[in-house]
Amino acid sequence: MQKKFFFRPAELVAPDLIGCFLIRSEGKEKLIGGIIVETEAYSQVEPACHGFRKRTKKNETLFGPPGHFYVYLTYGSYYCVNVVTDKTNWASGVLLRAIAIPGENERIASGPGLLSRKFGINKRHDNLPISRENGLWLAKPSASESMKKIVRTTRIGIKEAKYLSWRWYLQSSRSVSKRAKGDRTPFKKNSLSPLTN
DNA sequence: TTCACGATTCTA
DNA sequence: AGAATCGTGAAG
Repeated sequence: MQKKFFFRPAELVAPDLIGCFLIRSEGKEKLIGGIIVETEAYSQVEPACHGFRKRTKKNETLFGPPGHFYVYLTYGSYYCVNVVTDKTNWASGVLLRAIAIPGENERIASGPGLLSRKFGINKRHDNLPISRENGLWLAKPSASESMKKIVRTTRIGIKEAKYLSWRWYLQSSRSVSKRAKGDRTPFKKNSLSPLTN
């Protein structure tokens, strides 16, 4: 994934991340990877963004250079992972909300907290550059994967700026955390994710 | 020092 | 629909 990819507004990067791979390798230990099927964009122009009010120690990473991970703890129990975007000194990022892992239960990483848990992401990854050397990185989607239909809808779990349609997901994937109103694609329980979504 | 609050998940 | 859970920041 080229550096330039992240130097764009979050709402442009977010849909482009759908279909990309997130890959984690723990030293020479086992490799885990999957297809990103759901993302949300956040930018300091709107009140739902962590960087909307002021720059603090907690949200500092979001203001930092694009191409890094921004990880925070939510509700005391779960980590959420973002990709920092746009430009330095400008808070914006893309929240990774769901990933389909081929061969695994299709709901195992379906939600930002579950995703981070499955990939072993925690505070140690906060402010870490996105690179293979750091054991957590992104790779471009296959040509066929990038052809799939993407749904654009409103973000969830927030109180502010509900009017923005800054959530995107892969329509055909059953690993999406929550579907838009009117999207009747069924969820199956206890079935495995396919090689492609 | 105290208090209220989540970019969530699980259970009923 | 409601609870669990805890780091952070604002208030006192």
